[in-house]
Amino acid sequence: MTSPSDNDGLAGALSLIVVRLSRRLRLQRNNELVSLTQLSALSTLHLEGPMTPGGLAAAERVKPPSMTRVIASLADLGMIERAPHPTDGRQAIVTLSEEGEKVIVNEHAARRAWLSDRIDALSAHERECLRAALPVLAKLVNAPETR
Amino acid sequence: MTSPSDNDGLAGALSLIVVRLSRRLRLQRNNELVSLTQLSALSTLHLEGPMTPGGLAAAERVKPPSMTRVIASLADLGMIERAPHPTDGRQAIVTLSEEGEKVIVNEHAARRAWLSDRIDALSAHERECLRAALPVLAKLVNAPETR
DNA sequence: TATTGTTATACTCTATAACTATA
DNA sequence: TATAGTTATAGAGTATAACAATA
Repeated sequence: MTSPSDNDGLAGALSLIVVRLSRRLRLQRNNELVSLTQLSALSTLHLEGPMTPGGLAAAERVKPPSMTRVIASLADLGMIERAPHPTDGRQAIVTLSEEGEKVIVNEHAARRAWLSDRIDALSAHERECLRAALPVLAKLVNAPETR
Repeated sequence: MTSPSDNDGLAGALSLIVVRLSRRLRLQRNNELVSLTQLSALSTLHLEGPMTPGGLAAAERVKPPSMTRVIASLADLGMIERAPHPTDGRQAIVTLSEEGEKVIVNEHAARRAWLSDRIDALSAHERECLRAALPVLAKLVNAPETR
């Protein structure tokens, strides 16, 4: 009982909202070219440049076998390319293809996306709240395990 | 191109963060008694009282067959009870059991939860940003389809 | 006929364990 | 041996389609 403030309530409410929102977001993407999981990996490659499967798994906070599957599906779609590592035969380098770049750019411009429409409908103040919360949420995502 | 502000970027960033955070939250709960999906359903019952499976599915924004499975798993755990509807033989009434109530209360008090610890580590201002964003996120979750 | 809920089935996402190849 | 990645397998969560019971 070290915290008199309602951080537990905040955590509980946030986690329920996050799980429900992710449910809606995933569903809403069912007609899209790539899933949210795939898009997330593409975005990391776009942001951080070519990297190994292990590095991508770490960045996305999934285990290597999970990333193997995501990479395979994206390679099937022609959105990434795998090249041998220049010095270490065990590793590989995953690179965004031209097609993959296009998808990322289109996503950024996808005004018709479900979430964009909903955000457009918010007040300026509400949008500001979201914007201010983003880096905080990112901090939570990237928090180390420590347990 | 009606919005000169960067709402698309906001939507894209938010959806990636939400998917990654929900990934971590789900994983972090693997040792817990109930999953996030189950907890979410229990919370709705706690908040809104007994309701039909269809009502619960609508509240959770999943399809009825999905809710059938969640309900079955929670009934197996003894956390909910199903009773016949008083006037409509097709429907049923799902009620939180004593055990289910306990779980909800414990969750609220679970200071050791992963997310609570992370939130404790934030600054007061960061927590305020999260708190302010919660109702906005809830609004997004509960936005109607309109498409 | 229309509605409510369940069953049957399938797909996505993720994990752990076991294996292969290279360091 | 240790590390990087893949394959094999399994489980959770969700969906659609088909069905049964009731209105």
